Amino acid sequence: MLRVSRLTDYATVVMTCIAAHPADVLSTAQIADEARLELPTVSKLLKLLGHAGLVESFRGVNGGYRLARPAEAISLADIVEAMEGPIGMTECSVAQGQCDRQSQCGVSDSWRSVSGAIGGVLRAMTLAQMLAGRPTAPAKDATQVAQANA
Amino acid sequence: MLRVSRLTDYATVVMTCIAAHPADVLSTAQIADEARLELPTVSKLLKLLGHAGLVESFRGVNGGYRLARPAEAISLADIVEAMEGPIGMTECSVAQGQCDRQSQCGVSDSWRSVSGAIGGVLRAMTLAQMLAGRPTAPAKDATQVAQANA
DNA sequence: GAAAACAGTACCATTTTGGTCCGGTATTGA
DNA sequence: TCAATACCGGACCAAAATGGTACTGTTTTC
Repeated sequence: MLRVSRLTDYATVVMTCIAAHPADVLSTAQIADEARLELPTVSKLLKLLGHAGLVESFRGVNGGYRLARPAEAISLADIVEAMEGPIGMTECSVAQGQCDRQSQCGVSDSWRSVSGAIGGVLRAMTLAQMLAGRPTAPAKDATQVAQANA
Repeated sequence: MLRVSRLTDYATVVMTCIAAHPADVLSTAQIADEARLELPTVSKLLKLLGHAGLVESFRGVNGGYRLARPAEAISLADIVEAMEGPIGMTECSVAQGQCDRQSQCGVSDSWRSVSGAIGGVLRAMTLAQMLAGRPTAPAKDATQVAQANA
């Protein structure tokens, strides 16, 4: 199955938990409890999300995490890229020159195009929409357009 | 990186090779040679593609493989699903009831929506378009729509 | 009936993934 | 000042997935 890693899935859960308390700084323990995930796992996730600049961290007593910017300004693509690196469906969609068949390969352009379209789908879904928890219009529109063109 | 497996990538190369000779039945050896892939690997790919009904196989001397239907009627989604199973970005996008947090999980609907949109992107790209080897309009349109809505 | 070519299955090495733990450092507040 | 809280940065390990290969069987042609 074409899918994101389980940690990426967890990361979206964690991010929505944090987004649900916009005013507070939540400790790893609080987040783990709310997301119903193991504490060390959540700790690892938050570390990566922090490096990507999606959450702010505060050390010391009463420390914890908070969104680095409003939930409307964080997309699913941001979260996926924080966890898995650049979005690209094949090796050669991301790193050029890896594949010695590049010159005569007819499919790399197609894959690059598809990767771009999928990136667009992920950018269209914001954390705020995920928090609202209902199927969102933008992604549905993209589906319909793609299907209409198929 | 969010990506398909290398075998799926190879499968698209193999399929375009076969599609490039619509009138012929090609042996595994011929296809491996043209795709510049190892023969046992190509053999494995063709077996899976055959099970999915994307290629027809012929046994015996002068046997080999041929597209089961025109290249216009085979989508990238068909190939990806043949190699990796149903398209879904998370476990719970495909198999219900796996996750005991389903009831209070706010993100599963969003992931399902995104998975649907990505399926649409993959369905919009046909083997004929990949064979033509140029960036295709439909996928680009989907990107633009998604970005416009973001 | 011999050779060509696909079919099915099993196997193994490598990499990735998921998950855990530990020592270090910054902050707070008594 | 100092102890408690909590994040930081690694390292580490077991389990699963992936990629690749080999072998034996069956079908078809000549």
